[in-house]
Amino acid sequence: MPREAFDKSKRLLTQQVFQKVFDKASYRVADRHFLILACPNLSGHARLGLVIGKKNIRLSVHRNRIKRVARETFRHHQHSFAGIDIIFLARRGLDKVPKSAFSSTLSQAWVQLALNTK
RNA sequence: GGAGUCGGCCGAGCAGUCGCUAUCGCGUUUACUCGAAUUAUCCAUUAGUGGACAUUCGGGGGCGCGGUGGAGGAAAGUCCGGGCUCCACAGGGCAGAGUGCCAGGUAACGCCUGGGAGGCGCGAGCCUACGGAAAGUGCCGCAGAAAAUAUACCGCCUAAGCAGUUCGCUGCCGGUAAGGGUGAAAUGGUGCGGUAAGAGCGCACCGCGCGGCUGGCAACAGGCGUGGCAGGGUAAACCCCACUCGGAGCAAGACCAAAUAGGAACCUAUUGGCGCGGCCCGCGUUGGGUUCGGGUAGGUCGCUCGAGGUGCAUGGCGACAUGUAUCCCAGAUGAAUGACUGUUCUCGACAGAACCCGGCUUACAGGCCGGCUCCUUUU
Repeated sequence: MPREAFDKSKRLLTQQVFQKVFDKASYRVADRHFLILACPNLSGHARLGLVIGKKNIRLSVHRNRIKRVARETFRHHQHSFAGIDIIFLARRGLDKVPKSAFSSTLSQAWVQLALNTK
């Protein structure tokens, strides 16, 4: 079983990389409360970036909770992806979804994305 | 036991597995990087050395394993006050903003403590923007006669003066503000005297103003004398008085610094390249190297040991101060502090550090401890 670590090499770190994914998003998975964009990279593994605006999710406690769920589910699914850069965007109302429901729908979304990018 | 009031504290616990981040230790990585030493070999040499490679050691970085730490009482709102940093600054004034009973605490405050005054509560206690209305200006809806120069709606009176008279009184001229009514507020209140009726007109007490005295650092309180009484409210209306205040903020600010473009200095080429041209001459244009400064991406620092926490002692009614012992308690940066499983209970609220402190304000499931007050019951 491969390790499910999630250190800085698995994250998007700079403005330029974010902009590249926004410009050349070749895959997308949408839900009522969130949107996932992705494009291929050369690193051989998947990398995740999170965009959770204060405008859409007002309280910082809720923003932190969404980030943690997103990172945790990504961590468990990361080995099903090819080398892609992924951006997760939160939409308005995501803070109203219960944590367990959000976690399961997001897991399904990761499976969907993995099938699309194979 | 019930009701209330004040102050302090807590903000689910335990176990296992998988993660993130910081730090410490050990190991590992020389095709990650820097520095030092060594001698063998090779290259260059202006004969001083310089460079390459190898070995050893040390520092940083990466990776692995293990240990340890890892959100709050409000981390929040950003409403005040300071530290820190950069900029500005001879001194003084104006403008602007803020504060506003007194004393103390503090780095400072609009905060805190103690005291005073006024108001609320049976009480413990609580509340108060609480300087000046006799510097000037403005405003005061509705109601009411009248809202500030005072005035007279309903009333009360008929002593004096005039007129009439049926000799009972009536009218005029007047007096008055006690009573009624309006209002948040109407020229001080109660009582007695006084009077035609009344009125600080006179007196007593209270209130108010002024001047000593006593107590208190002071705010203020008490008491004495004195004046018949000045004079509505509003200063979170302008204003006056006293005191305080330079500006911007960690995206502050400091340092390192790739690529690309441009700049400066020096060296070098001018027998070079490109254009005009058939070619030469000629003319125009241009290069290469080294160094330097500015500076972008990016990175490092600032960054957490501090007006610090806890215990004890001393001083103080207290806020707090001083001394001493002891502890190290997040430091991220696309931004960590979490997830899953099991289990227990009272079934878990408001809510997430971003340079750091001191306050205030606002949000909050539930729980614990202590002081005091009132009511009730029992012995």
